[in-house]
Amino acid sequence: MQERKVISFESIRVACKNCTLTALCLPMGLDPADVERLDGIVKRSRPLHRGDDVFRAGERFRNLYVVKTGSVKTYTPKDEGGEQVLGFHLPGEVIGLDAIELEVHTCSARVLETSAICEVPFSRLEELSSLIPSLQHQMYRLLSKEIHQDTEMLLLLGKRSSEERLATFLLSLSHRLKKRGLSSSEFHLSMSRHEISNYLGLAVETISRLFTRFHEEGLLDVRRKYVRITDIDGLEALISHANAPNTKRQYT
Amino acid sequence: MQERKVISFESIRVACKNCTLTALCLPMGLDPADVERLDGIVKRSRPLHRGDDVFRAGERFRNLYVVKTGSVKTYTPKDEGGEQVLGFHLPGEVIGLDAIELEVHTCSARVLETSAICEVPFSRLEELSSLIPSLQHQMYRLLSKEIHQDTEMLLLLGKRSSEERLATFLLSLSHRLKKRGLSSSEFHLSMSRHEISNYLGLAVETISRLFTRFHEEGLLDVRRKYVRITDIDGLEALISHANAPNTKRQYT
DNA sequence: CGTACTATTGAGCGCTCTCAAAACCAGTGG
DNA sequence: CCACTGGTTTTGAGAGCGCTCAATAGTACG
Repeated sequence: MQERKVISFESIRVACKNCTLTALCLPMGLDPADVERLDGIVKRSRPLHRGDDVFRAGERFRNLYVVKTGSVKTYTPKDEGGEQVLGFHLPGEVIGLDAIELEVHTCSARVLETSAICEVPFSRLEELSSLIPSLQHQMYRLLSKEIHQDTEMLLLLGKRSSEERLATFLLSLSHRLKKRGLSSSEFHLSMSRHEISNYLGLAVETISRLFTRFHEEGLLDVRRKYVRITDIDGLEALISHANAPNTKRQYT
Repeated sequence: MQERKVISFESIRVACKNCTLTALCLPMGLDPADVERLDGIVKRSRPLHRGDDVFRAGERFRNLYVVKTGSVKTYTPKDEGGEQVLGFHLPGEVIGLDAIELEVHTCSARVLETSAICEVPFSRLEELSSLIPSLQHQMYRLLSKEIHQDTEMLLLLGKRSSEERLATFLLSLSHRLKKRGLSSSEFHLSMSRHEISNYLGLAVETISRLFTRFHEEGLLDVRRKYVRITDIDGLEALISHANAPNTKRQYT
């Protein structure tokens, strides 16, 4: 195992001009001097506006991207003009990891609101990670985390009811916002109902009905894109109740 | 970008005692001498029998595993005794990648038939990949491929009908077997109907009915675990017909 | 203050699930 | 060789969740 100096979150923030990138996507294990080197290959972020594409499916893969501020959706455009939303990405999250293998982007990424996106040339990141074992380790962790998250999502789509899906989605947002020091109970949805429903494998109408129901049950206040979770335990209860292997509900 | 000598599949097979591992999971880009070094850290495979676990959820992560022969399912055991099947793994495929981040296995892996499984100590693989840029590159590709495959699966579970799911599953098996030089039209299912249904997010009865229907439609012969695809184009037609963004069927 | 878009609400339907039972298969022991 | 047993697979009947279709309401923008 490589030895690596574990330093605090804060010390990285101080050490790193481009702090959002390094602090958030590679939270620890990097020597401040190495952080500086990593920072050196990261291109200044350019501000993008709602509807702009970070990259498009089919483009040659050259960079990973890190969301600094704002939010991004990844999606695969379908032939007939529709699309499949693959994920929503908040500040600190990395996109483009699925394109390393084929060196071609297999999905598109579009910003949902004015956002700052960092560009990380992958070939330089690869060179650097060869020189800095702890950076290599962080890269493996990052990729592994993505795999782990995807399998969680598989479970959600394969086995969960519409209610559980939306609750999980909201709690995921809440949790990720909290990690970034933002309010976990009150936030603005940068994506439309349509995009949420597409992501969760449901119909728009189902999402709308669920929001209404959740409100009636006192779980949250929702007005258009504004959401305030009033009973987080109640929401968590919706997704934690044990399910039998093949059945949606336990009839004991 | 690292320079890497691209050598043929066959030359790796010759160079490498443990050829199944290196040839299949890292198909190209490795110098024969480096293949030898990689081979050096791979532990001899031990034969496992139906029902044996390769690793269990909760165990500390130390190794990646490569299926040499046989087949493996990965699954997350649920509290109530049920389980969620995450994937089926054929010879040449690597399992355990999702455990790198937390250094704990988050799923279990169980062999479905007598299988030979290689063990690759991850810390040594990490060290080696630091020394051999092309190995590092292959590792990134491997992890990226896994991410890409997972997102494909997300699409399957989120948007596809039962018919499309089973057709996709069978074609995936067919395709992967073909890549290994085995018959792509005729094979033995090492997993039960129950495991297939669990994996595809459907009920056992649905799978059974679909097998019957596919047979009636002349797409395949199926008897118990034996499957022979008689109309591969017909199967492919089932999954390729364009879907509108929100609808299951196009009503033009 | 229209126009276009997004979100909500209602009614009815269909796919897939659940429940139930029969058929099939492999292994065991009489 | 056959009955017995536990498991898996198949088949049938009915129900429900979430979808489709359709109409209304709310919002942003020129």
